[in-house]
Amino acid sequence: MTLLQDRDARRESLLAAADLVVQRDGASASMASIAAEAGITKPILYRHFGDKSGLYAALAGRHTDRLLDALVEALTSGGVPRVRVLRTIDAYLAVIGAEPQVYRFLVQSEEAAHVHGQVRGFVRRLQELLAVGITHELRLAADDLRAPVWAAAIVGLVQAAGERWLEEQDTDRSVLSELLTELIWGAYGQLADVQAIRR
Amino acid sequence: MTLLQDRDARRESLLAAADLVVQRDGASASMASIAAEAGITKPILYRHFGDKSGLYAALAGRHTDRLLDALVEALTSGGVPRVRVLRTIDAYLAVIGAEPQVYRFLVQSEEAAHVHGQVRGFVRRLQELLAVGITHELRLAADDLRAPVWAAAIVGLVQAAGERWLEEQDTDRSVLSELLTELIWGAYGQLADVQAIRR
DNA sequence: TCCAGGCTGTTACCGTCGGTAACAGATGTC
DNA sequence: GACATCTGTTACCGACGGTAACAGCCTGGA
Repeated sequence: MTLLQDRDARRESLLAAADLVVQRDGASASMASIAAEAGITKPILYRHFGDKSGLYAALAGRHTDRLLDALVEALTSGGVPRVRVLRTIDAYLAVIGAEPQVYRFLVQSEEAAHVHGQVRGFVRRLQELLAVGITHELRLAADDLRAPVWAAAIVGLVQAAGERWLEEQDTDRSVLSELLTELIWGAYGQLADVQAIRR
Repeated sequence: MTLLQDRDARRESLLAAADLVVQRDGASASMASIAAEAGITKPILYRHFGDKSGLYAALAGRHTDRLLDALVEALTSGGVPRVRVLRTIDAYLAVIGAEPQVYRFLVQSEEAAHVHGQVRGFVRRLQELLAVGITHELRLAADDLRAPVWAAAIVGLVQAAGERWLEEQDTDRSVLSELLTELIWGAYGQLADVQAIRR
């Protein structure tokens, strides 16, 4: 029992160290430097996480869970649909604005997670969540392809606009949130008119 | 004179070899293997392109130019705006569908190009082109931030939907083009109602 | 004719990285 | 006390990006 506890606690401390190094060194963080930061040596890291993509997947998992929880809460808490969308977008922008390195790491480690299989990346999970929500909200058939397509599209839209905003920093977050909500809302209305796509 | 010609011809043949290897090995293409494919050794590659990001930038440049030309042509040739948008999206999907590896390479080599500075990535250039077009088409003021935000958003939208389509392959290209056009069109109408954002 | 200088090409190397084998010490168990 | 197991280390491997240093070849001028 205590073995497992020790193991988990250790794993957590390793992840914390890895987090620190990744935020400091970005994508060039090496396994050796992470091990050094944690006060141990490489083989221990490899015993815990298998390989680098395993570590990255574990690292991304925590942040992904946190971020997705925040977004789901913003999206499902009370209010008119439009307000919920606005709140969700604003929450997303708030997070990536507060911790850009973490955001970059998450999006960039998509491929590492993809190699690792199992743990799907943050963008994928967000798309799936949204697709389910859209299917539900619009009472679409489960095999209507509009939901996943639309979900992928909207995630890409917000992500690209957010990325641009991170680099340019040329307007207030609230203004951008409003603008994006407005755009999505317009497209949203259009969606009902398009014929169903069945797979 | 012939020296420069030789140099350029050689450069072209090196790029062709690099192209081949990148399409074969993907992101794991090494400088040594590219050199081997070209029938020479590494230092020659480095004399021509400086470093790996230089080679990648040169390699991306050709494809980027080709793809952007195709898109600009689809977008600016005659017809009602909606048709032009449809044609452009369809052209984009056609290209990424025909050469997925090339597309992945372009999007992924964004960072390499970013490090290299100078040569902006394909997504960036597309966003800028589109922003100019939008500003022109809607007669927006040059400092209206809606144009670049909108441009980034739409590029992200189409890109994300396209990427999903590449992986799932669950519908016809023409159907997806229509759906995306419809969505963008709905948002497009909304755009006029939103207040101008000045920087 | 010879020789200096530049170009083209090579080999052989460096440092770093991801990943692993093999060994050393502690700890608990029969 | 012998044995197995877990934790930790050092020391290595192969591959990579990148470079120094050297070898041959062509060209032009005395």
